[in-house]
Amino acid sequence: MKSTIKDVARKANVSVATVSRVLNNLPGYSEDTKRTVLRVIEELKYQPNAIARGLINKRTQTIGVLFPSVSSAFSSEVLHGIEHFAHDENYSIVVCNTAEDGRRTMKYLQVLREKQVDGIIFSSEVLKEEYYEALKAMDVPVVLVATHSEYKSVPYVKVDDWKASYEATEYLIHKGHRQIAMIGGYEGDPIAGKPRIDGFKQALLDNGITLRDELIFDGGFRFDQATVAAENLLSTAPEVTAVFAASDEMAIALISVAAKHGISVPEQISVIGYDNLKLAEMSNPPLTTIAQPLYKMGERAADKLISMITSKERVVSEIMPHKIIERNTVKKLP
Amino acid sequence: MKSTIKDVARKANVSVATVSRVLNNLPGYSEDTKRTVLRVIEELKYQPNAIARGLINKRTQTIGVLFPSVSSAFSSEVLHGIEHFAHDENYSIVVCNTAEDGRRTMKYLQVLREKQVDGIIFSSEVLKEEYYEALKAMDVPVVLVATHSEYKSVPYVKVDDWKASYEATEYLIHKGHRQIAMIGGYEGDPIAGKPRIDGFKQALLDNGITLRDELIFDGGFRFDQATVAAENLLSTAPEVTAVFAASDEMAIALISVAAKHGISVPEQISVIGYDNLKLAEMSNPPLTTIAQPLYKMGERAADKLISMITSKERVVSEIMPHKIIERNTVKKLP
DNA sequence: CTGAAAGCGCTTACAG
DNA sequence: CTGAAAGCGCTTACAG
Repeated sequence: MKSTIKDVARKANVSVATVSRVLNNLPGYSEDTKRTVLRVIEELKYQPNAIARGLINKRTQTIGVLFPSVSSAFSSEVLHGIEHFAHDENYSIVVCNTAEDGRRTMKYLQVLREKQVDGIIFSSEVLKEEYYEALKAMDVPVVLVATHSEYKSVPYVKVDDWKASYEATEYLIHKGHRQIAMIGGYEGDPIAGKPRIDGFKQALLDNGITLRDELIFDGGFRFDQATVAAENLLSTAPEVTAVFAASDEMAIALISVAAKHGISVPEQISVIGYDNLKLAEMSNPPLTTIAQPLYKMGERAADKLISMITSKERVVSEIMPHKIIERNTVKKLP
Repeated sequence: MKSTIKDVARKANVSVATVSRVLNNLPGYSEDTKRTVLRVIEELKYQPNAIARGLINKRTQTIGVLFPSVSSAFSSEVLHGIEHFAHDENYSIVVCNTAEDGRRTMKYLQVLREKQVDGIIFSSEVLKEEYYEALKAMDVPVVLVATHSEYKSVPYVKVDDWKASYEATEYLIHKGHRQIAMIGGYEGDPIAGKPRIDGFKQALLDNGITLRDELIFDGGFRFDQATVAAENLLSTAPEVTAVFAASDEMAIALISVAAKHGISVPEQISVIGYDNLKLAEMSNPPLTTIAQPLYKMGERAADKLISMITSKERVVSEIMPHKIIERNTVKKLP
């Protein structure tokens, strides 16, 4: 049988109130009683019950984190950052895989509410109104990571997607490329879709390159779907010398498809990715890409959330710095 | 203010006991009172407090999962399987990153105990005696995944590493290779190190190939360290025509290093990996590898754990099937 | 410096 | 079919 605070109180000949005080480092006991209480705790191998504590404190020291796909390299990197920061601050993480499914998300939100989490981090997906309403009803702090929203009360931490894409595109242009295609996301996606496409377009325009809409392919971000986009690209636009892929997986899909057709990267076609997952350096050839500081973003999100929890203060959103990591998939044209 | 069971009792003109009964689908009320209670619950948007429930039921419906590295592709795949199964059974997952650090692991074990998790899944690492003792003291079910232990009371779910390595090696031999090297783990690692090396050796012996210890390299499983092992291999043993890498990352490191030296895979050197991470199919060329059913392993581990929690029965360990996935990194020698 | 008591939000015998 | 009461393991005024 696990011992409770009563057991140690009895054995130490004090009241549970006193035990509670030494446990929580509150004032109100002599050095002597502290010593005996501590000794008894040791003898009984007593550990406080966080559930009982949570019930009364209205704090569970746990935060819920929602990802569209926990097993993606992207999510796991963010998760790692969150976990690391949170653990140091004595918070635990419960992970939720929404599978980008509304019902599943709502179910998880309900579970998190019932379990009285102290706060929630919502990652990579658009915060639908339905979710927002549920979150508001829960009345806990929320922070967004790798996404944003129109709800001003919800802070986010993310990269400037428009700008990052603009720079990726200019990088290609400065390397002498003029025939540039893009493998992006769905244009209706307001997070990782539209802004990146818009940044791409603007960079082209600002550099006097005619925009050709047929050179923008929807690759759905993941490898499989991007593979068909890449096939398409290569067969319909052989004049293209460089492509900007809005995710590393899509960039790698392009490389794979090119290899299959005997087209070599970067000699015959250049490509720059987006994310800088571990994948990128393991790629063959190693992938030049736009780095998002995913781990750091997770840490910052956890930091913000925890300060909202503890101080009830409003917190400001944060744009994280991106940067270009030059590896071997972009060739300088003469 | 969030409403409690008292609020709904009051508004519905019944006792909290009755509300609790309808909430839990217990017998003991008329259809009529059920209807009004349900209506009031709806009106008040009442949601039960799982913490209060947990305190009295001694069940939190949450399970702790410990990984050496949550952000690895390996762990996240297992995690996904666990999460999926657990969610369907109304359990939440709290993730813990041990970072292969004893102190951190012990700290997490303590947190999980205080938070009264119903069970624990321990992944990929050796279950040190210290951990085992802590777990025993917690008195909750434990299951191991992608690892095993000498403690008979702790069931595991894993692949047969010895056999899988044996088969990987024979696969290479049957393709006509005789000069075969291995990039493995640390021989002192009883989980993923020694068994795989032993399987490799035995396959060589059984096929009349002289064992050369200098052809077994320690690649530490991850890309970076494997890169130096691969450099070593290529420079000290140019006669090698095929290598068995005990993880996909190490196989890909070999491919990358080979490419850097202008050695083409599989034309000049063949390689077979281990794990079948998503990486493997994205590799260039696509990696032939031994597949571990990681997602499934996560599911099975969660399944076993939950049945231990609910039935208190002993559960048996399970060896999961591995299989060879043929892609394009192994060449048949004439 | 210390303890008795109330209470967090539930569930579960027990009694009717 | 229904309710009053005890209790889960803690914390926190309050009183001394």
